[in-house]
Amino acid sequence: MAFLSSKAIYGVAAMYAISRTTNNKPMQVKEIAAMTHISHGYLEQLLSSLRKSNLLVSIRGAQGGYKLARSADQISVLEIIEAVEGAFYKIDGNVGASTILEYFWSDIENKMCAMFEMKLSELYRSSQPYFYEI
Amino acid sequence: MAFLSSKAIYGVAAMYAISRTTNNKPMQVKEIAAMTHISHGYLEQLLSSLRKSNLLVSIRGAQGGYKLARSADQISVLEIIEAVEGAFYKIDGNVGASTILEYFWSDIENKMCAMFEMKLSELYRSSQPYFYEI
DNA sequence: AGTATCCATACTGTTTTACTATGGAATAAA
DNA sequence: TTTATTCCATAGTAAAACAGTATGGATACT
Repeated sequence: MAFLSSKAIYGVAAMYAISRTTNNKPMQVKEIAAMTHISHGYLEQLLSSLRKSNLLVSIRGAQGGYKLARSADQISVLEIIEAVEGAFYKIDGNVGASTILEYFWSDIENKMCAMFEMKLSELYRSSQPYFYEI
Repeated sequence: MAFLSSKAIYGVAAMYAISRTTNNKPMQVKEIAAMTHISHGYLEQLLSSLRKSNLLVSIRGAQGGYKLARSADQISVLEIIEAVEGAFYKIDGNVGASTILEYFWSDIENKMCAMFEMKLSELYRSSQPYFYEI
């Protein structure tokens, strides 16, 4: 059981790739696909979702492509995942009418959110152990 | 998108219910179903998985039921989830051949494991905010 | 023997996943 | 102005997972 689908992984990988472009030309789908090894057609759908969620802007036509809609320090991993997978984990812990379990799941939920609130610009720092304490 | 299926929620709810029995008689499926409002037939499957993972023992025949296979302080939420959902999140963060993302996902994975390493016996304490720091 | 309980397997309708396919719309370059 | 390039939108699809339901069998207590 994979707790995150490849959509989430792909989405973050694509956004990360775009965020690391040095020239400020828009990045093309085929470039991103080549870098990330995501299928071109599938990637298009994900990028489309990311654009509709206002995380990317697109330029059509020759020399077109995608750019971040905001700077990388204003885009969180959570936003990316939610953009491609739909609204995130609302755990229905209300099973057995147990307040204790409700608290537990709600706490898990908060911790999860905290983990994914890391910004795109901070990703490269995650190689430093325990950088992003929650 | 729910990050945990109802199977996981159900599994934990069932195990928690069993762990809170005061008399030391085995707890019957119908009792657990009544407490948790999980469908009887479906619950049987989940309990069966939990038994096969050696988290529960069963007693057949009249007055039979289920008991914990070990004491509640030796059973983690992670084990329960893995028993009903299959081996947990091995995130394939190896997309785009980016070491940075690999580190990120691996870190997320560790944090997730830490969150779910809480023992069944400790669950009731989760109502105390920030009890189980990771 | 009869009843209560767990056990095993199979079936089912719906949704999600991870794509592929097709063609259209916009824009830049020739 | 044509053509090539790029994104855009929609639909289709095979396989798996989800959340059950259904049926009957095995075991053990009374």
